Amino acid sequence: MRQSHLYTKTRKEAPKDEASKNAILLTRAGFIHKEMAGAYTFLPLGLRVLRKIEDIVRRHMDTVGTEILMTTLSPEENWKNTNRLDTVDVLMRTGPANEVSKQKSSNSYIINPTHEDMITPIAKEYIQSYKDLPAAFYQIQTKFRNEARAKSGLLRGREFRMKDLYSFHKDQDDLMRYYEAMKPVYMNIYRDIGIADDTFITVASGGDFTPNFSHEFQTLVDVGEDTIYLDRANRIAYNKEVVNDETAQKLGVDFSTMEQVSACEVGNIFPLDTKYTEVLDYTYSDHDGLKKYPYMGCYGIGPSRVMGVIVEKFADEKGLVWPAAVAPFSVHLISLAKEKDSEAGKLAEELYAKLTESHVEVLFDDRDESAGAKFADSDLIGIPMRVVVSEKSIEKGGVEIKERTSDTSEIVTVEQLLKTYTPNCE
RNA sequence: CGGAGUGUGGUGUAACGGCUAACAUGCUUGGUUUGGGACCAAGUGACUCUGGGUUCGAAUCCCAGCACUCCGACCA
Repeated sequence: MRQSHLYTKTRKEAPKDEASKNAILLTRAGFIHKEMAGAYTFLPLGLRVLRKIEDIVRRHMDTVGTEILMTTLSPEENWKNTNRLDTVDVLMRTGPANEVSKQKSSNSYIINPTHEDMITPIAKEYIQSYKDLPAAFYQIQTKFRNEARAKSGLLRGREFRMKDLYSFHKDQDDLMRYYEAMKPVYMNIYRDIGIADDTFITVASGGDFTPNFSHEFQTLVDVGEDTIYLDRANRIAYNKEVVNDETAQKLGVDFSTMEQVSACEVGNIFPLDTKYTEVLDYTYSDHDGLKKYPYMGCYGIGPSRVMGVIVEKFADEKGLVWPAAVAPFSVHLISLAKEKDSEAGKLAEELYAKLTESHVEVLFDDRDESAGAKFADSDLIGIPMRVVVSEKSIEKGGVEIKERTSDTSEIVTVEQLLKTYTPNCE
């Protein structure tokens, strides 16, 4: 993509209405645009990163479930049926008709914060036999929660992206087998994204969901909202909310030997058991002909929050630093040619064409800006590899390459560059 | 939801209760420049968040509301 077609601009100054590192840098670099507290538009660069993250999540979820897309709106009835209409205090709903809306209808609809209340009736309609179990559905979409205090940029929004998967099982054993199998699947996602080293499976309270423990995936980061007790050697952690004598005894662990660290929750899994299937009177016919309640689990990951966590973890004083797997582009090609039809100008165009043809994701800075401005923007945007084409680089024998995280650059020939990025060609 | 703070051109800031609301940046035009956010010149752009009040006079003081930020509570 040509940088002139991004339409966004970088800024030198931090926005005055943001304080968190992720929001400041993503705004300065033109990845996101704030609409209100906790709600951001994803601009071209930001959307590319979000998609990369969601594609990784999708690839792994496809191995354990089937993708669907549920509605953003739901009737209040679904929430009445699960007795959650008055108990979930983050529920958002559309208003009745008013001066702005000329419609006569006084209906209001729930704007879904999560989808247990939606998926369970769907499963009830289609999954009625033990032969259909287990079953697992997932989706990636925007969720809405009326957070009392949205904060920290992408880390806690009123509107945010979420992957939610729901599984149904014939009994608790099958649920727990699936539940346990989900842990390595999640860790593989964090590995592919590039944050696995600092991400720990964390024992947490199941909240109102379950009398059992649930598990969170917590990534170490200073601005994290959670405090976890970390057993680094065994790569397991305990959310502070469950750290007490009772838990210590129950799990046979000694919290006093663990380090306390700040972390951000990048995923969670809950064994729901029959909480929702019972209240919705959802049964299946078992082998023995008896009607039984399916056991449920739910499993979440917030791609937009993960994006914020990545920024918090890797950004440096010059700007964003993206792990290769989620970077908006692989290569930032910068032309310092004085004239478009100069030798350097032509070479830059040629490289852009060849790399793009070979499906290398290239952001081509074809703007008429000074070298300093282009370098500063490149550092701010944080693409893993910078390739500079100029009269000077040609004089030295080719193009200059520099990794975003490196302080030094080197000159490689055009052939070497193409060989690196298009190994299949020639 | 409790507490604290902040609202001024697109962006970031300044302005004692008193002159035509200033500076930087951005944007436009012309010229010069070209390896770490270049320079010169001329332009463009703000009912100072909203509504009340105090005052001869309010961006500035007071009240209310709204928005945003931070701390806490909350976080299926």
